[in-house]
Amino acid sequence: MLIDMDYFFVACEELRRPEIKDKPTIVGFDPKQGEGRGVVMTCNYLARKFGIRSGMPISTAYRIKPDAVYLPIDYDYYEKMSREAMGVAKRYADRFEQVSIDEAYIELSRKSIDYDSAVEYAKKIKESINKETGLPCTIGVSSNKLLAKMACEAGKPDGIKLVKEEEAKEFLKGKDLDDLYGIGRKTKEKLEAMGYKTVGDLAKANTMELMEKFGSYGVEMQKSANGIDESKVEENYEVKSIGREKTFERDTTERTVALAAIRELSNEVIKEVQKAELSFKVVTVKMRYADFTEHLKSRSIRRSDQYDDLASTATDLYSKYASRVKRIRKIGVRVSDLGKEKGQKKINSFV
DNA sequence: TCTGGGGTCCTAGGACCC
DNA sequence: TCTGGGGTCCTAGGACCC
Repeated sequence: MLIDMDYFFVACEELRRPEIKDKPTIVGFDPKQGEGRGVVMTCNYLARKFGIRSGMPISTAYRIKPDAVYLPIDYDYYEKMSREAMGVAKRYADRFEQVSIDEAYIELSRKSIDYDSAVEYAKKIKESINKETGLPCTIGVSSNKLLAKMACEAGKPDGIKLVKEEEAKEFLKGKDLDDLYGIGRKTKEKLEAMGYKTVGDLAKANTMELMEKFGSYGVEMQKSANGIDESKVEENYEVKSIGREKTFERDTTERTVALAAIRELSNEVIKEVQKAELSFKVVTVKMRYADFTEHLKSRSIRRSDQYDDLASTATDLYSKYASRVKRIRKIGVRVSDLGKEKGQKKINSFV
């Protein structure tokens, strides 16, 4: 099953501000009278009636509906609600994998012996989550993760949707290519250029041709289009990288502004690293310029968990590689190659 | 429409080692 | 003097997801 919380951030806000329940509401970045540079994180279904969507520029949303309720993002609160909801789901699961703040896969291969009993479980889980947290969710039920995910999309909002393995091809056939998990804008464009329009077309496509164009990914894609997915519900997830990034209110060429941002971002990253009792080896600085081109610069260093190592490496990467003339829109700092070991404390000193 | 911030996975070339 | 095959690590970038 895939459990997906419905319009999660706004649903959380409705719990503590019941007065917004009957108003179009958007959680996202500050619209600043239409000048804001962020996007919509989530909106409720009343806002969706006006065409507002997650990921849409907040300025566009503001133009469509300036009198909607605009709320700032309160991650700490959503994380707390997420823990409560996921805690309920976990109680029912043989295996449990959280994939984002508002989504989790659960496997019930031992508890549930057939589709009927799986749907009964889904009802219980949905009711328990709603009773214990007050939050709505949708559950997709099927024979693998991919189909559970696709079923869940079809079941939204506030639903339970079963897709049996034998129904998969029929269920997927008419869907748009980018409805398929793993296919985004670019791949859709390439597939369309090859003459494929729907998931059903992809399912029947010439495998060799897909191989030539996309490599092994092409074969995976076609398996997905046929409802085949062998991936497991992974219980023990470890973070691979930790980063922070920030978009300036105005694009800048000022070195001092950029370096101040790098120190601030480094500080936030280090706090996360130390909280998780991790260390890092690789530092990456990301720059997005005003024309939206992006450049990454990374460097491996001696394993560390210290602010000075991060800030000095990030500063150096910026100083060496950032353009002096192009205006910078966004800067990011990320650490990866994470480990549990602490940084070395100069053990090889010659006495 | 004018575009955030958090991530993951994959590919590919070059340096280097044996 | 001109050269193979196996491997690891490092770096850069692209595509995708929520």
